[in-house]
Amino acid sequence: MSVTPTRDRRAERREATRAEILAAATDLIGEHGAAALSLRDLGARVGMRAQSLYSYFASKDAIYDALFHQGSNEFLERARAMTLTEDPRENLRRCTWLFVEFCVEDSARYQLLFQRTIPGFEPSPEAFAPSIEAVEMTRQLVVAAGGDDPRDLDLLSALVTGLVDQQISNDPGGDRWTRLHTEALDMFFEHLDAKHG
Amino acid sequence: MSVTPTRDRRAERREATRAEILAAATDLIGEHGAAALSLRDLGARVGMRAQSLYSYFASKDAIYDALFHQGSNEFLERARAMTLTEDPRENLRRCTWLFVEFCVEDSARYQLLFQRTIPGFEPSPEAFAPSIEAVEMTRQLVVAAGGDDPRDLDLLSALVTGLVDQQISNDPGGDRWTRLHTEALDMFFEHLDAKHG
DNA sequence: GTCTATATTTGGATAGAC
DNA sequence: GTCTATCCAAATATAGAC
Repeated sequence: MSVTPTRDRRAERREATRAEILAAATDLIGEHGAAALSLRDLGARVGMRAQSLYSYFASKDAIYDALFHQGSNEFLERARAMTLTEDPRENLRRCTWLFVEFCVEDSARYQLLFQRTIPGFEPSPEAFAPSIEAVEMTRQLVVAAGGDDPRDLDLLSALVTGLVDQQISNDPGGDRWTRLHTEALDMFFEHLDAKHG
Repeated sequence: MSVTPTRDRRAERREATRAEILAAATDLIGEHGAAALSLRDLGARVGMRAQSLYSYFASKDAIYDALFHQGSNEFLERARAMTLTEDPRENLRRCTWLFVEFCVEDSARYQLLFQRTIPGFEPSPEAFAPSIEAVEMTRQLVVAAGGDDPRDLDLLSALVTGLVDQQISNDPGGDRWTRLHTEALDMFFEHLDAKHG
């Protein structure tokens, strides 16, 4: 009589290879920019021909999409794992700092997720879903910190992504802008107080 | 006896064609993104083969470089043409608004000038010079507005580019973030006052 | 599942005729 | 100054052998 195994070793191996390919892709776009990924280089990096990658991903865009999903999921998980305090403003400080660290630690991922500079690539709804949830989490933190006006979230998001953007573009590897994070949030909170009394 | 003409019609024509090529390149990167410019398309747009472009520019990067120079010059000229008032904060408001308009009116140019997302392209020092001068002008406006700390300029630049970045990435063609410009600058000024007394 | 072989397209760039 | 012809390299993608 045949016995059904509880583990599917073939599927496991396949998933492991997929993960290996994505890790190599992450390395490559870190080296040459998100828009410069080529399947030849990627195949070479994992020890196969470019054509063999099609056994794992349907297209180059499918690889970008998987990276996008991975990236937006990664941030969402970090945000969820964040320890919350009783001070709502401290929570917002921590969450935005998490975001700043997440972005500057991997600028190619930032480019992929937030700058949308890859010609022709649009993330699928599934890949995008975690980002939406993370924004919703942030929105609630902003409300708890006294920012009930929707404009407040937009202003904060501009402020924080501005720090990240300037850091990556004009002082890569440094901290000229990221070190302004605390001051920036204090400025934002002062503004909320002045605005809503 | 030979007469020396005061105008060089050949040089004029050449310069006009160069300008025409750059204008077409601007159109193309506006349509497909800055990283997706191809010489074939560009040639077709101006009615010549791709190879003929080499009579006008030494390489593709030379075209990017000319566009970069044109772009940074354009902003510098607009900033210089700005009418100054006696209120230093009003001046800073106007100058940053000039910048916001400049960026959102042509997002491909923004990508070229500030996001540096074109694989392998680095602007030449000559092309970059106007940008440096524009930053210096802004720095002086920030100082006049009460931001004597170098961190103040960095904070402001993050705030303004953040508005632009979010606008272009998340609401292209709209005004969800640019309309926050006045509020953002008020927030910044409140902060300067709270900081320096 | 990975390979070779190949199709197809597209890119940047050079040589030389006119 | 523009063209044809061509080169060379690289890209994505497919077909079929093993």
